[in-house]
Amino acid sequence: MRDEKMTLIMDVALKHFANEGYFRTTISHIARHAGISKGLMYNYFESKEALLKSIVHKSVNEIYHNLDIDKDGTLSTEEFEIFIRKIDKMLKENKYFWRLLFQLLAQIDVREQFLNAFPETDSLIHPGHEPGDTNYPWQIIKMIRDYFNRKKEAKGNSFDAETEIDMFFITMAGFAMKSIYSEAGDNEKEINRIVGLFK
Amino acid sequence: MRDEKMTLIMDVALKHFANEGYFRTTISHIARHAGISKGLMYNYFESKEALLKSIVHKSVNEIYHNLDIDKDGTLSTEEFEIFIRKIDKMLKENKYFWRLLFQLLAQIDVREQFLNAFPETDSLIHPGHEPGDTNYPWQIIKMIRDYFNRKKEAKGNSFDAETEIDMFFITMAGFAMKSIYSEAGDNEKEINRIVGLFK
Amino acid sequence: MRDEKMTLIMDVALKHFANEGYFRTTISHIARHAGISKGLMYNYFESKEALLKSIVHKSVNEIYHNLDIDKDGTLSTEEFEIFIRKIDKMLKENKYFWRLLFQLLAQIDVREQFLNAFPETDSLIHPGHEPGDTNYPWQIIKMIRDYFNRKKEAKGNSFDAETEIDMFFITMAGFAMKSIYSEAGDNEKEINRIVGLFK
Amino acid sequence: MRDEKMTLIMDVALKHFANEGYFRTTISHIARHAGISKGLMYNYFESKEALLKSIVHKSVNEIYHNLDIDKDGTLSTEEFEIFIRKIDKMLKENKYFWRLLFQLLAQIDVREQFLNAFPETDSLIHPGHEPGDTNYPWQIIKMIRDYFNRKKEAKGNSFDAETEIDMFFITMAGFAMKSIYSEAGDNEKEINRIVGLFK
DNA sequence: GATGAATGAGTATTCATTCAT
DNA sequence: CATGAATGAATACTCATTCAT
Repeated sequence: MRDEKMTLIMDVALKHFANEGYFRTTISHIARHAGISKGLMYNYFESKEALLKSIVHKSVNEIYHNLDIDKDGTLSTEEFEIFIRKIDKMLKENKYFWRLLFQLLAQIDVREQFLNAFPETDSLIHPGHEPGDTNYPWQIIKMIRDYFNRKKEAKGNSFDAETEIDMFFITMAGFAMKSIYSEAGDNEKEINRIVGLFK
Repeated sequence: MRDEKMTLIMDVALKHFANEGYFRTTISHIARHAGISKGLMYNYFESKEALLKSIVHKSVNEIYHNLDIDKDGTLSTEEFEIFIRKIDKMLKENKYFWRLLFQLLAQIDVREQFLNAFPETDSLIHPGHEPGDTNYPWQIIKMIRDYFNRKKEAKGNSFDAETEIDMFFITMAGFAMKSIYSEAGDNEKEINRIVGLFK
Repeated sequence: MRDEKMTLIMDVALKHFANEGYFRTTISHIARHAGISKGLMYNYFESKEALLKSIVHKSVNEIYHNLDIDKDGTLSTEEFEIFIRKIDKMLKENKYFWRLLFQLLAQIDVREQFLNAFPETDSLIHPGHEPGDTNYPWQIIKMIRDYFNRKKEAKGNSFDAETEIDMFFITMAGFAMKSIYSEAGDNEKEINRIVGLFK
Repeated sequence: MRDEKMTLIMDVALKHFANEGYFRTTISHIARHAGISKGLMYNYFESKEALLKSIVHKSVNEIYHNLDIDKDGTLSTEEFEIFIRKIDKMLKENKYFWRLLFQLLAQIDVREQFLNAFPETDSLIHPGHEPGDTNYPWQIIKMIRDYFNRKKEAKGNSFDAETEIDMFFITMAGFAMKSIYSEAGDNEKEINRIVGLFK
């Protein structure tokens, strides 16, 4: 029941952080909308910032599990399309979190804090990595880079892997923005185009 | 000299709004960095919010002039590439403003305010439109849509203009994000790719 | 067993009140260190203030019994030295209580409350006084005054009893401060000097 | 005029800190009694704790100047009596500060902070020491110790300097307590006794 | 008896804004 | 124009106390 309350608070907070902004969302506001007292908030979370961090970590964890990357950390051509579709699904399901994240990363000092919280390590995609690993954002990035580099080996030097990687991230970033700030609707056609461009 | 002071204040404020966030930037901070007193700020701008709005309007105006769209508001195939390159240049030159804008638009109620400040009208791209017009963001959007719709006329029904338009905005949004949050560097290769994809 | 729990709570509370201060010591803190729940505290003590008062009364009672003043309430010359040594012992044994008391008396309104809780009465040192009497602090003071006044009768008018009483209390106050805020060690030499000065 | 306001605030705060206790004195209370707004307090002092520290430092400085120790840092027999009387005067004049100090030192962790703020150094009583020196409390202590040690040289080994020093500090501590917590009145007789005992 | 979730009044602190000089 | 002292409403956070279980 403690967990349920925490989840409730985090859900309410996330929604308001995402839509009205972290600074404009007051603790009173969250408490009122969660139907609890201000004081109780502090039984569960040490501070407003701690609440934010809990939300971020929980969401990153959820996303990690939902993405459910092959444990070998390699993306085959067939898996690539599945991967894109998983991202599409994830963006819809965690819309509020992504809004929050984009908002936070827009502040360059917060951006650094975030990078510190999820540090890149030498042992990227080590076999047997665990959900507790905090470097999974980087694991995913490496997996994608590897995908395009393998493609280069197949296609020869005319294929500019680095530019292709850049373009992929650019496209996915733009797709994410569209997805999280628009009211639902399916993105089937855009997904197909993206798959067509980068598969 | 009044204008110079105003410009100074706006420049300092924009930089801090963009990097530390609008809410975390205090008036004191801006005044100190601009080398003036807090009180004087209020001789030039009615409030913090008025300062923000001035910055946004000024920047939108500047961008409008720099984009320097053909007065007929039509984009030919040759002009399209030039247009993309202008956007690239504009993103670099107004990096701080774009950071601020992305940050603001992340808050859905602010997003609405922004849309109200730059209302879409029936008379889009009316001949003889003036810089004072507040609907120029929409003029640009319309110009792009027109470009792709004309392309459809040329290419036939196999060309899905709507999806193409979506993909173009998605790509440009992602490109913008990359550009404004990365340290300089040229984006020549990505520009070429984008031109290749959408020209 | 109720009494044991109460004693435990009071002991823990006294230690923290004395060292960290009454206001900085929270009920949660006490409960945690006493190994009980916050709620249970309120089964034993009505409020934080009630807990404080219980501690003070209990300690004053203990001290009263330990001082074990002759029931006739008179201090002979031989008893005087014993009395001083008893005080020394008592200061060491109730170090925390004395720290607390000094702290409380430093606040002048609390000082008044304290005086009200232990009211001076006309019938000081009435024969047959009971431990329940709340005026024993005054009984002790009277006993000391009497000691010096009897000394005056023996020594003649050249002996300024009032100043001597003042000096005695001054010296004992200073001695108490040294004793309760220093880490153990014996005060034998100082005791001898005090006895030498006032016996 | 800035200094006057700061002094006003510090005076009001000191009085309340001393009489009602630091924790029970609220910023609102201080502001109200100083006739200013809460916010203004924070123009002058960063925090409640900073205000406290300012008061302590200012008072220690004042006391240092008022004690006006011989620059050679040595106490002759004649100077000793003057020194005692200066202390008496200082206790009366800075009554509130001494109440506050006794109160603070009653909390053992605060006690440590205080000692750190006025660190003992090797170069005690270095010739030409300045008011800015933060080790003057120790300078005074050393001066007193030296006084008694010189007395021992004169009086021979039967004179127990260490116990004498202890007794002096004990007596002065007790005298201070009496002085600062009683309503005025002169302490002439006690002073004479103290001078008689230790000169 | 015992727990700890829940409350809410209270406190320090911040900051946009005003205004006398 | 220019200053910065002054205000006060708003906000995060604390903690003694209550009460359903």
